[in-house]
Amino acid sequence: MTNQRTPYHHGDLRTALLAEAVTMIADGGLESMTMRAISARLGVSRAAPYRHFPDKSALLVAVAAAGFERLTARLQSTDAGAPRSGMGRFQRMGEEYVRFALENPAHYRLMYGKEALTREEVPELRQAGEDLLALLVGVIRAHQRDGQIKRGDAEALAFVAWSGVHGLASLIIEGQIGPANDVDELIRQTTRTLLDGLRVRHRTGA
Amino acid sequence: MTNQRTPYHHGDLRTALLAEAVTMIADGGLESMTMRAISARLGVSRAAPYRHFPDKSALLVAVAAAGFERLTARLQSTDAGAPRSGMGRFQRMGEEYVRFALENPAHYRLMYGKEALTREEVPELRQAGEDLLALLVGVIRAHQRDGQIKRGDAEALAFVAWSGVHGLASLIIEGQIGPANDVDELIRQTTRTLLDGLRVRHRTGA
DNA sequence: TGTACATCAGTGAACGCGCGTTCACTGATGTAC
DNA sequence: TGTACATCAGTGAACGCGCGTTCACTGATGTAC
Repeated sequence: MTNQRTPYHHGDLRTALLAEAVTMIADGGLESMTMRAISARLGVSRAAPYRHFPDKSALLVAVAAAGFERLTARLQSTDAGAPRSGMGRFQRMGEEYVRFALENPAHYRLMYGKEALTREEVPELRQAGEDLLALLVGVIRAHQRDGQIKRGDAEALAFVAWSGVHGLASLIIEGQIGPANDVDELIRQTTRTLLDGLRVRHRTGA
Repeated sequence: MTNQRTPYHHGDLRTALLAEAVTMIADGGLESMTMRAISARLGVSRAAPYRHFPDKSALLVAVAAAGFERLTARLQSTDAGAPRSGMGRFQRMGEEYVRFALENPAHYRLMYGKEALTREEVPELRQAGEDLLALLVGVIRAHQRDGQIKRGDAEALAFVAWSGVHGLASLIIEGQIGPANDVDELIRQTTRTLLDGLRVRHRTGA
């Protein structure tokens, strides 16, 4: 927000790098985000980014983690605005999840694609993913309490739900679901099917 | 199978390229599959592959399409071996789908990742995807007939099922589901939840 | 309040690398007669 | 069956490119006294 001319010191290059990376990935895909290009776009020398991130991978990891945080925050606020009871919570969150992915396809792809990221353990990224999972688990638990979802390991049930929305999002993003289909209806149908499936009580035996 | 020394002409370089590409991608990931490396591994000059594929992308597209064909064939034979009636068909196929992905993670990733592939319409690849979808639709229809799945647009229901198994497969492949979880149980739970959800009949209204 | 100095965020030029792809060519193959 | 020749699958050397990253450096900032 400091609108100075930034004569030598940029001011907040780290933040600018994160924001610009998101923009570039959204506009031109992951492969368009090169260290040379992002430096040029920010009017800074090629070496400057290395003051803030040890290498390109570290920058991408930070971008991916920020994506998870944005998504989690969005789901949280969606959920906060919904009525506490009733069947809406689960579907609302599921639908919002898919919408986020569809609005930010390249960013979403980066979040889940290990390809471009370091293989090493990256605590920042792992934490961001766990926070998202925790949010899903929380909603599952709430629905278990109000009787809409069957009892059982809430984390496992959360994985099932997550699989459904993530799968739909990525099939659409990757173009497997043709434009002839009514995407909104597909989203509704998927979240509803998941909830219905999670409702059914089975005898415990095989 | 012709075990000649292949003095000048390779014999079947096209087939060898496809097979070697699959091996390399499985062993070292997509980025390890370079035109230089695959030529070297096949003991052929760098220019030789260009007799069979116009560029690298075309080779990758062919590999991806072959992946869809393998997957479809596997699901088909799984289904052929299953009892015609009973609840097993849907789950068997779903579980087999996820297992294929887990056994061939890098290949699976390539099949769904548009990143490395040409943006243009690639009929070969589109067809392979459609064949897979058609197979899923067929099973959905069969289950609609035997009353296990509710009536309605079978293709839309197939997308829902596909989303579930694809989502689970990619969450596991990309490491979002920690190794602490019982993957086999998660697979069973996911396919069962999907079937349960697809069984429930709703009143047609909103 | 002024000054010395450590610290830190920048510069700009260059390094080296691995990549996909092309070029003029040559050896092998198969077919027409 | 033998030969001429078109066709096609290879060779090997090189081109050019864009990339991530490093280096010795310089300008700006903030703090101790």
